[in-house]
Amino acid sequence: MPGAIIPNLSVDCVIFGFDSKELNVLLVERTLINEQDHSVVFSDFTLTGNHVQAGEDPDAAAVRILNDLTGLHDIYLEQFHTFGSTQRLLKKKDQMWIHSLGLNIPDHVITVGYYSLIDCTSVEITNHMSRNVRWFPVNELPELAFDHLNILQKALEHLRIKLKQEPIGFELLSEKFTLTQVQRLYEAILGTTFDPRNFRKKLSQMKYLIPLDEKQTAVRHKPAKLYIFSRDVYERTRKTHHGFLI
Amino acid sequence: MPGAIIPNLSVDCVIFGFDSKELNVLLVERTLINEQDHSVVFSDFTLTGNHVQAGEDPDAAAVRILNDLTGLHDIYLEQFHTFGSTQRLLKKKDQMWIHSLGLNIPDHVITVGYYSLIDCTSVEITNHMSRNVRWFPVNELPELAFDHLNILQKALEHLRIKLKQEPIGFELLSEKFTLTQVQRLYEAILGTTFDPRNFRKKLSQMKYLIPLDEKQTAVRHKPAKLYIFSRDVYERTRKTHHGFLI
DNA sequence: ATCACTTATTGTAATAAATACAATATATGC
DNA sequence: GCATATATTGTATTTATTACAATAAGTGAT
Repeated sequence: MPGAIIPNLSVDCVIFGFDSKELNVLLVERTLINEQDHSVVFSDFTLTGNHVQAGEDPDAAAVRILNDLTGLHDIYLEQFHTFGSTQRLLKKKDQMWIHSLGLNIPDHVITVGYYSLIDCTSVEITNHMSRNVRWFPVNELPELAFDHLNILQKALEHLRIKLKQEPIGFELLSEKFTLTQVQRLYEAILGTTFDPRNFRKKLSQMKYLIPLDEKQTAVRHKPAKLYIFSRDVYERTRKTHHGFLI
Repeated sequence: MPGAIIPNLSVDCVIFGFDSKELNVLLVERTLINEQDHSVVFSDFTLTGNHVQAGEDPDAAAVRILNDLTGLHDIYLEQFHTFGSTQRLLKKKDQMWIHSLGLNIPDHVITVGYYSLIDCTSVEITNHMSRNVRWFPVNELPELAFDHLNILQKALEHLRIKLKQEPIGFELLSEKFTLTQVQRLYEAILGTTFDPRNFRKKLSQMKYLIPLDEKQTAVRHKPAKLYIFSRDVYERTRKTHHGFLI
């Protein structure tokens, strides 16, 4: 049965973005309207997700969802956990929402969680299936639907651990970036601050940060040198998978 | 529909054990017998797995499977990855096996992978549903069914990373253990060797290793001091989740 | 041209952690 | 008592981490 969905299985994506200051997450507004008087019953936000189709790899489903929402290809995507609590869709609001859709969604849906890293500045997100889509700083989240707060928090934990093992942070920056941007990025994700001298000493060990003969423009202060990340150099110089990056 | 299975979703457990020398994994023999002449068509090994029931949390399904096989409760269990390749059950042998069972298993089953850590010496594994069950050293694996080699390798990768972040290794040792056993355990999992002086210097920083007024008995050499792991002390002295243990 | 402003960039001393390396201690079994 | 086997410990060297502040290079205003 090609095209049929697997009713008990879905995929949810936590889309992280960085705007040179804060770590953000992309959320979709969910508003339940009263059929009679057209008043707003409630309004909150969800992650982006969808059911998995029969014969579809969940990895592929996640790619599909991301592409639908952002129009982007080749986004960094990492599966981090599968959520299967029997209670995850049973809160009152969520049941109201599900019933209002008129879809035959089972009470128990297991969802595979992915997170993706994109450069905020490279995408213009507007609307998605006539629903409002917005970036929120991870420290200023709105009310979230279902167990999506739990999913988001777990994604962030995984991202923090992964960031210290592999140089994935550059997925969140544009191709050319400054070392201060790298510092702000690590600070935003890890929720800490670093001394710029010590941080740059550490970065200088990373051969895969290639300095360009180019500087920032259109800034009203000393322009910083621009760098690019070389995956090629990284692959060839990476140490054992035992060490931390930062 | 209580009790019904979700046909496209299963759970597989990678059960790790340690025998004071090597890291082992528990596998179940799979033998296909020719119906006509009762000859063995092929014989290989699988991880332990099962379908998830409707309304059952996959975590609970994994606990159920582990208990069925070992009779143990309170086993350390960690979900590490979900495998959803559309090709994962389609190898010729695996299709023959599935058809021979006469069950209506779909071509595409997504499986949630867990690993568990148990003290080999604490369980007497014999047979399971009249199938042969055996420990294999992770470096001397037999031929594995389905994508179970892939699952096993990924479990080991996750275990290695986790071992360096949290003191989970003690799940693999009996309650009382020697520091040399701890060293052998870390060596076996990480696939490396450590200098005993440096390793013990490191261990001495870990306040949650509590020395007992007790020594090994029945050894024909200098008996080692015995220690226990205190989760309580660990929880109260743990540093930020930023640092590595070893 | 000078100045105020803003962020970029760099060095050094002190402390802590990782590494390399070998001799002595304490059981058992003969 | 002796052979055997593993347990246990210390020191010097190198490397990494931490703490800390002055100078540089652009912009825009005067």
